[in-house]
Amino acid sequence: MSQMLQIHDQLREMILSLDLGPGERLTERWLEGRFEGSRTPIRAALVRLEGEDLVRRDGRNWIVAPIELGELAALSEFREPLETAAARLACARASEADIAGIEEMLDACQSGAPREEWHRVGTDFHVEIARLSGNPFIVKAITGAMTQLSRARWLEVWTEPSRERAWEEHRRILGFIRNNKPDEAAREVAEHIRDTRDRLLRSLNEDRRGLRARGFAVIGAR
Amino acid sequence: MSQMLQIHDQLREMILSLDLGPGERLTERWLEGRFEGSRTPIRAALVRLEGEDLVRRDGRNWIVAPIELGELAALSEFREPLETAAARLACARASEADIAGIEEMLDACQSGAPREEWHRVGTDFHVEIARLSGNPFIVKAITGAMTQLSRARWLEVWTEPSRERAWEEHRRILGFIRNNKPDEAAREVAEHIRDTRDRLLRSLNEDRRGLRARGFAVIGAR
DNA sequence: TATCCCGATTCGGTATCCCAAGAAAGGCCC
DNA sequence: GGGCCTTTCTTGGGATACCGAATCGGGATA
Repeated sequence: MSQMLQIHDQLREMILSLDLGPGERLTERWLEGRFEGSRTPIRAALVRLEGEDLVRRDGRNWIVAPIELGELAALSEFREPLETAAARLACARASEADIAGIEEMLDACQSGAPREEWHRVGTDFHVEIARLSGNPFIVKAITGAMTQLSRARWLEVWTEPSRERAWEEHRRILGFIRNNKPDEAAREVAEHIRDTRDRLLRSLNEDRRGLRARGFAVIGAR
Repeated sequence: MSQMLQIHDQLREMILSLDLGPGERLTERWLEGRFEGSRTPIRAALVRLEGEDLVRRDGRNWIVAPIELGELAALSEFREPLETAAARLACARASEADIAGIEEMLDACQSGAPREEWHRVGTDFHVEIARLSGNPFIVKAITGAMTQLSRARWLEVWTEPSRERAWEEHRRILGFIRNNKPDEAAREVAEHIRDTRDRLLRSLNEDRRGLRARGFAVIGAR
């Protein structure tokens, strides 16, 4: 694999894992040392990440994209029509094998699983549902939206009951798709997205002080 | 403005205007001569355009993104839930001034207007409706979708009645938004998107032979 | 004549160099 | 001592040189 893709993936991972703080400045020369590559592939990776909205320009500088709390509501508003449509299409198009695969993914993430697992599966579930729609544009849009959401979800304080609640909702959605109930699936998806948004926003607002203390330029950081 | 952005914009324009054929190969060295810049800004522009799906890799080579006829239906399927949601939100959030601005845009494009005008306004209308939703993610998604659609729309044979038909639909949509009728607006948007898709696909299928003759690798070009 | 092999050429990938603009630091003047 | 100006240094933007891989052609051979 080309160096540029390696750097892109690694840098992406560092950003999504909050290894690099939101709003943090990146200099091409620092990255040069960090990844032991020249500026050429690094610049390409940065331009690429800019297209994914994970990195942004601040004047002539590069910064890690800040997390804007206000965007979280907009993101949910964006996902709702798309994912309900995806669920409806999934009812018509998904095979039992596809559905079983997703169920397996949920099963593999039991309550004892590490935080990373829950985080990953909780994201992938929505992407996989989108995939069942068979529409590549929906898949891409949902993938992007979940990526944007990803870092904020690390900051969320997951209680055991809220996790269980979310997983139940996932299973219910999958059940409606399996039994070919588009209206119910769509309703359930919409509710789930709203619930998730509320849980997330409530958690972040309660913990706002804590976030600041941890050095996150959470609000309108430049 | 930086050279990279200039090159990006020019190349983008050349692609969208079909000045560069879908599927056509691009070499960095040719672009170097064409734009009188070194490979550095050119590579950055290409990576950027790749993110917009206007340029693609074919092995180690760069090619102008081909037009896949099959994607047009998927694109409409993608737009429908998003734009209906946008229309609903617009009912709640749009100011009369916003709406008047869009109406003015439609008015400025009379039947005598050049083809480019119809093309541009017909695209911008949908983006502007999305903007009324106040949701930046919806705006971005619709902008991208209309960009993807843009080249195929050049290939469409627009008859005078079909143009008028589309414009009437636009006005009806705007009217429902103005009068705060979300359900009617949403229904009208959905119908309009489907109608437009049908018109486009019918026109392209009839003209398929002609497209090939004009050198477009329209179907699954590599 | 068809095929295979080898060399020349072309291409993207990477490293490096130069430049101008901007920020920071230091010194100078008031 | 504080504010302003100058100098210096850092940074991103662009140009260029070099490399290895892939491709294209031509010539030799069966």
